[in-house]
Amino acid sequence: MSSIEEKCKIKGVRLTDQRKLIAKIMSEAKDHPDVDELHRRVSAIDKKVSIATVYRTVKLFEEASIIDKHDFKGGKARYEKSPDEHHDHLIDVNSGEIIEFTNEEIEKLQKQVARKLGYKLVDHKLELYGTKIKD
Amino acid sequence: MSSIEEKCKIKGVRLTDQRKLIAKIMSEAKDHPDVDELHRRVSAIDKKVSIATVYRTVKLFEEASIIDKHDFKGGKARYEKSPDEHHDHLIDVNSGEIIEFTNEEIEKLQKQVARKLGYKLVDHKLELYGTKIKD
DNA sequence: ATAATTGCAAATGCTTTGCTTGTGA
DNA sequence: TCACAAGCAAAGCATTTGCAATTAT
Repeated sequence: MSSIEEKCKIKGVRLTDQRKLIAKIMSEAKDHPDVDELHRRVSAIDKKVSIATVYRTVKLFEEASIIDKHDFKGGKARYEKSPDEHHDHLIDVNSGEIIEFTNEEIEKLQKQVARKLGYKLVDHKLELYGTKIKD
Repeated sequence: MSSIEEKCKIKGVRLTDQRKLIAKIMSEAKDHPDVDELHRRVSAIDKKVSIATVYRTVKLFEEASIIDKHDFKGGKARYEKSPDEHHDHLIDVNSGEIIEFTNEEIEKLQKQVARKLGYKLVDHKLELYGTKIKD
């Protein structure tokens, strides 16, 4: 059983064949697929799953905090399974490749900035866009 | 003449009545209007300006680095005139209000993170989402 | 003069939804 | 059993675009 499927059980999300399949594929994904790509991977195993179901399922998983949605530049939403520890993203503007990173210092400073402005931080988005340095 | 209109002159952007009007409204805006809101403000002065022209113009201004586009949560793009000094945004998740802030420390750390990963930072996005702390 | 710009409406691309049929607990 | 989910096609929403008419330089 995939890790996402387990989370569904815990959260009382009803499991259908389609959802199990999407859960499995998202659990195993090492990248950040958009809905089209996800549907492509799903279809490779079960052609009958409609893209509407993929849309409904990623939304469901996202609302249950089982997967995370990202709106990187490019128009289409991309997803990844919710990580155990938070991380941010650096996007290679040439290749589209996404590198994950964490930086405690920045996290801390964000909270400080928010507090100083009179706010409690409930969410944040940090995306770095860069070009590879040739060595 | 509005500050955006001046930049257009400098960059050789052809100035039409519509563009002058949009330039003026964006120059004076103290918030981050979306295209609909911008069109509403433009229409209050000249009803004949179409929303297609507003779309074309914000795109043109953005590509000329005269205004900045933001994709905050909510689906529609929002714009502000390019500031002299860079800043980031904190969005009040309850009211939608946007507070601008700068933090040199965070900026520096971002560059460091990118470099450490083998990248040159060409752009970045930092958005904080928070709730007001009652005092 | 003439290449660029506008307005309009139609087209686009991603995402959501109504409805009927199918199905998990 | 039966409330919920899936499939399909149609609808929605923000944004873009083709084309004929208009305009800035």
